[in-house]
Amino acid sequence: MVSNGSECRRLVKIGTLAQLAGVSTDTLRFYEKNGLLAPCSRNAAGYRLYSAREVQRIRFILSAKSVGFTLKEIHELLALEVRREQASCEDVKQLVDEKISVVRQRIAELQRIQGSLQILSDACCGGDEPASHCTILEALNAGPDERLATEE
Amino acid sequence: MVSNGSECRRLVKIGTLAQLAGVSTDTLRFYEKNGLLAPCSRNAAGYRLYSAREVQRIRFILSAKSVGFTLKEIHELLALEVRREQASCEDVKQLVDEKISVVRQRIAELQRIQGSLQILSDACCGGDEPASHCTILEALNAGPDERLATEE
DNA sequence: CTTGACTTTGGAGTAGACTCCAGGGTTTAT
DNA sequence: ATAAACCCTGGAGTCTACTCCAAAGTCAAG
Ligand SMILES: [Zn+2]
Ligand SMILES: [Zn+2]
Ligand SMILES: [Zn+2]
Ligand SMILES: [Zn+2]
Repeated sequence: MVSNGSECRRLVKIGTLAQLAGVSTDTLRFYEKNGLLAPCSRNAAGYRLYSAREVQRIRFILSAKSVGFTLKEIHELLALEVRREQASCEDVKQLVDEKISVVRQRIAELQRIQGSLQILSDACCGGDEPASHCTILEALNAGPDERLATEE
Repeated sequence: MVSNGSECRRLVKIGTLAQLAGVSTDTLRFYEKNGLLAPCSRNAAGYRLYSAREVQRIRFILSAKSVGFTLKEIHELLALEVRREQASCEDVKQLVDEKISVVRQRIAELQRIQGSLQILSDACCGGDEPASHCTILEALNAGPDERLATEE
């Protein structure tokens, strides 16, 4: 299935695509195994050959990765991208908005953690003497709930 | 090695400790395998027996977990807790402060991601019509660098 | 023609924090 | 005494996104 006649004129091998994209050949094969990026064709020896279309595609993948999408999510995005005509902006935007909400939650959780750690740090003298009296150790010993309760 | 005579009077089995701590027995065995929490002794049948000391210890572990420490880090914290006299507040506080800085970095990265996603979302009409013109798909197709460059 | 760089496959290993399972033995309540 | 509920061990499986490997075939330069 060499298919799209005009698309597959300037074909590159996996090493070249890897260099173009700034990833390893292993990564490209891994993406292929996961249905993200298939070569346009193979040569007689079985070498993978990629066309401009695939160069474009890996750019899309890496772009989506850089804004925090998982490979699974990128799979969905690619599905929409491929059949753009049948999909709607609504569909696309929904994926982005769901991701935003997950990211927000993770930020909130990390901020909570940061706050707790800061309270611990601030309460500790950080001095050279034995830690027998250390407020951090005491707070941790108090347990997760008591810690919050006795925070103030 | 049943050791500490007075410490091991009221002993509980693993299921009880699990309930007290709100974790599974599997988790307790996992923590033991990782050197975080060993039973005080075993009964004739080989059942794990835990004393108040271990109840305290799992409270410490869960407390540390709740403020974002990994099990590996908790291992270090426990080492300090156990030999409190030889350790200093400085040692303890350093672990907390290192963690704070890691958490800060992760928050920053997530905020960057959130910002990028928000830009994508805001630019998309989110409508019902075909996504052939969708700005999100276009932006992702532009690649990670171009996206940033043409953001404004 | 030879050497070295490149490519193929399948499969294993990594980190983190568990979870689940099989195939046993034990305890407890009735 | 018997069933339910508990406990033991060792090991495998989960999820993510790769990375590394060996053994073998292929291509390009000199
Ligand atoms: Zn101090
Ligand atoms: Zn201190
Ligand atoms: Zn639109
Ligand atoms: Zn759109």
